[in-house]
Order: sequence, then structure tokens, then C-alpha cells
Amino acid sequence: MKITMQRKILLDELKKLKSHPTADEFFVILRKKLPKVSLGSVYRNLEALSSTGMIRKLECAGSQKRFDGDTSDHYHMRCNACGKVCDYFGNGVSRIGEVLKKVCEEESFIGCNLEFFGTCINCKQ
Amino acid sequence: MKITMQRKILLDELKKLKSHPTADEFFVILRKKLPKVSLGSVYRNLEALSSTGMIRKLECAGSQKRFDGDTSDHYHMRCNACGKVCDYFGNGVSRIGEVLKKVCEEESFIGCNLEFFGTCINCKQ
DNA sequence: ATCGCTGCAAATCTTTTGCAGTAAG
DNA sequence: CTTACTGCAAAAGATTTGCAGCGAT
Repeated sequence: MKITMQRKILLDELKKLKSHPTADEFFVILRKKLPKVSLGSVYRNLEALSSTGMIRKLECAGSQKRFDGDTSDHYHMRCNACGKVCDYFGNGVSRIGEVLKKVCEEESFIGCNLEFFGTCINCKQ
Repeated sequence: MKITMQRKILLDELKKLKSHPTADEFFVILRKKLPKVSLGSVYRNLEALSSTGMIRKLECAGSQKRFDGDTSDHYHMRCNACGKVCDYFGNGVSRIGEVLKKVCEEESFIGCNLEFFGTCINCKQ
């Protein structure tokens, strides 16, 4: 994979975000730094980078895929009210990880996707 | 919600299936019993029935949503090779359920989606 | 009789792809 | 120099929606 200017900046910008943008949301953000970038390239590069593990692709619930520059061990919660995706880094992460890992071993699954849903802090008020 | 002929037959046919069809796959199947049904109504009714909990909507990985007439406690594994979705009723179900339930309580999440991926029995050969 | 449901077709939304030019190795 | 990557635009794929007529209550 060639390291092009677009990819460098794209990766950089995604890593900066705490949000988990969809391709088209990210396209708008990225245009501020790369005014000529096309939506097609955004799709291609998000796909390419996630396939190498440099970013994470979130494929759960809802129509649009979302992308996460944070590849550390954590899960996500989607807010039923506003649609936002929040990180979950809590205590449960390791407990969940253990059980899922064990089931994957037992059944020789490769891995899994897990996403919570609920109401985010902003929407609870 | 009115109990129409379409809904009765649609629910009936979905419950019969062990597969987890997409809306368009199910449309083809349903046409054998309801030759005049439209794809739009299939979408509307699968959505309506899943929102009442009478069927399950699987929203994880991959582009198309899938539907499951079996609402009992189980998880799913998507085969990376053939794309099929298989049921997982194994021992891990209760273990997973416990951990996820606990995390949901701790964090006041409403629920979660979990999907495994791997290689199905047919494709392993 | 009312109002939600239906089939149909068109519209919308998301993602992918063909192509000719450009830039990284 | 070669080959992958890019922007653009068009295509493809999935789902939703407007509408006029129909059917369940």
C-alpha cells in the first residue's frame, strides 16, 4: 500500500476525532484539510486502512458504516435518541473480552462484533 | 397493528425458515405463497414485526439487514466464505448473556447486538 | 365508514466502479 | 518507468416513500 498524501492526512484526521463518523460525515471534515478529495477516495481509503487494522470499521446496527481511529480495546454504545456512537472503556471490557474469546475458541469462530445501545449522557437530561 | 392476510402469512413463512433471509431473499420466498406481494410491503412488515418483537432484525456486519423468525435466546455466526448466517445455541449463550446483562445494568444500557464471524461447517471442508 | 395497509413506481440514500490523468516507489 | 491511487461521474444496490385503491375493524 502506497503512502499517499491523502492517506497520511486522512489517517491523521480520523485519529484526532473522538467521534465515529460515517464516510460522508468524515468526507465533510476531511475537505477542510483536503479540499479536492473525493467521496469515492474516502470510501476506498477508509476501507483500505481498516482492512490493514490501522483503523476500525464499525459495522453494527444502523444503515451506515462508521469508522474509529482508536484501535485500542473497547466497545461502543449507540444512542437510540440522537444516533451518536459513544466509547465504552469500562470495567466490563475485560470480562466481556474473556467470555467472547473463550466462546470463539470453543467454536473456532474468528471473532465477533458487539455493540450496545442505550441513551447517551446528553440525551438522558 | 392490524392483522392482515399478508402479515399472517409473512410471519408464518418466516417462522418456518431456518435461514436468516434478507428482505429481498424473503420476498422471493414469500411470493410462492403471496404472488402479488410487493417488496415495499415486505420491508414495511419485516420492520413492523421486528419493532414489536415478534421477529428479530439482525443488523450486524455486512450491508443488508437480515431477519430471524426465531426469537429465542441465541446468537449468530456469519460465515466469511459463503456469507450465510448460522445460529449459535451453544453453552456459551448463558455465559455471554450473564456478562452482557451485567454490563448493561452497570452502565444502564438498554441492550446489545452481538454477532460472531468465522467459517461455517460447509465451507470448512 | 374509517383509517391503516397494500401494490406499484419513483425517489432517496449509501456505496462501488470505470476511466483517464497523476504521483509514489 | 511502472503501477497504484486519485477525482469525477455514473452505476449499482438497498431501502423508503407518495399515492390511490383496498380491506380489516
